[in-house]
Amino acid sequence: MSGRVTAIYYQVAEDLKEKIMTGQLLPGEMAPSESQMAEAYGISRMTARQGISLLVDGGYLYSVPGKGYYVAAPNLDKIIIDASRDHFFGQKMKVTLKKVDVITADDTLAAKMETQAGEVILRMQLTLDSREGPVALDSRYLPYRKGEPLLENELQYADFPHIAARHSKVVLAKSKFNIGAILLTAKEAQALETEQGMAALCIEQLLFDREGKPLGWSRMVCRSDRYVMTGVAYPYAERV
Amino acid sequence: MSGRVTAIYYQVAEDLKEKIMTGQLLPGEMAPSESQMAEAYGISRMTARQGISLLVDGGYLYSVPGKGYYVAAPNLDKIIIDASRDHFFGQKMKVTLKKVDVITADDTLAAKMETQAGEVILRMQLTLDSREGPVALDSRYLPYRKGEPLLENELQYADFPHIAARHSKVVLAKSKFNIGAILLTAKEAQALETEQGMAALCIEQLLFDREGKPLGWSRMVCRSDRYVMTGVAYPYAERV
DNA sequence: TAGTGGTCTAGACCACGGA
DNA sequence: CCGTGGTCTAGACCACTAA
Repeated sequence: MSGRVTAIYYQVAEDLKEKIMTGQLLPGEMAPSESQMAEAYGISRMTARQGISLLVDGGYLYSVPGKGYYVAAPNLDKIIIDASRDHFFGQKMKVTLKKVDVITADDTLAAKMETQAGEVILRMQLTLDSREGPVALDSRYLPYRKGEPLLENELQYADFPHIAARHSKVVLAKSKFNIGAILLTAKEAQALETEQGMAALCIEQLLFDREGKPLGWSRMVCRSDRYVMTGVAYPYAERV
Repeated sequence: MSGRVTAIYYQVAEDLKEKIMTGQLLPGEMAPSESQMAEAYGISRMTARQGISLLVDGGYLYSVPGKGYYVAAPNLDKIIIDASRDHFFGQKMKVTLKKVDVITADDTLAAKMETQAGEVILRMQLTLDSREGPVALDSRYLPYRKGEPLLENELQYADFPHIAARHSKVVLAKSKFNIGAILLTAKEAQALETEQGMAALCIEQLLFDREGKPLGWSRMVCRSDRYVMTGVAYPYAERV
């Protein structure tokens, strides 16, 4: 792809990043200008700019038009949780579909789904098991559509957002999560093969299409002794 | 800044993004080539490329050198939790420093902090109150350093990562989170003005410097009736 | 007025992919 | 072989900032 082993603009970015990471350039200080970098490396301004842009995109620098580039202050404010199928639980989980039925939304469910009470809702309940046994009880709710059978096969292997998107034939645009702690009810405890009153993580997910219309809701209850959610935070978006 | 109201490359990106979002271009399909876009808009290839790059950075497209650009499949796999001081709890919290002491790490704490048992540790305990009353009990642990007094003032107003970074005089490079559910102990319940056995969210944070050395650990216990953690997931990084 | 970043051009050469 | 994206150049004009 590149005409060299490593592109010049990439080296520019690396060098400047190193200056920032080692404290030679401190947050708030001005970074070298595009022209200065171009001259220093004997390259064109556009190439220098390309390298600097990497650092801007990565959050290391920000630009002030008419003035220059400044070193950004690092922060760890964004916790990122990998909710992809293979990583959410840290291992492959056995998925068992326990029940599928059609219900009418009461006020509580309607509020959760941001829809009207009385709506006809398709409900699926499944359990997720690790080798140790049951870990989570997942209840998923979708607007009921006549003549749209859900493939059980798909339920086992696709995650909820994909199922919801296919069910509603739209593109997912957003998802909101609520993560809380609860005490297991008798029913939940039974399904999870443990005792009522045990602490559990409750992860609710509400899906939206691009018009902001809610598409589906799920509530996953996880045994706290078998699952701890993990996340990471980095000060910069790693691009260099 | 720009010579126009909106830059051409930006319009290129907007138009192409619209084609993707409305389903005129489906995931897996090939997007127009740089040359085609340049010709279609009557602009130079580099300008077309700049627009397309926005979509690549945003995750809408990916490139296959020698072949072209392809439309990426959306996913909601990354949950993002805003942990900035004002937003972690959704409102300003009253911070009260309850206790500061120096302890010796036992095996449990040493494991959590990824250090050696016997290490001398500075421990701070604080409560976070909303208008309703106590919400969270936060215990923070830092390696003890002689002659490094912590300013109580700072404890109230700075978040833990900043305090840890200043304390150790290094740049933070990473933070790991564990989020679980627990039952409140008698002590915790008393501090949070509630009853033992209540469900609570337990948020542990482990900080690292850029060499991967652990810098500090905190454990925050939150009353589940007063706090639910919220997060969002978007299929694309919003750049256009 | 001089310097900065933001945008844009019209070329160029390269490595790679597929026909 | 041609088309693709990846890199790079040597200019240009603009709006903005600060002296």
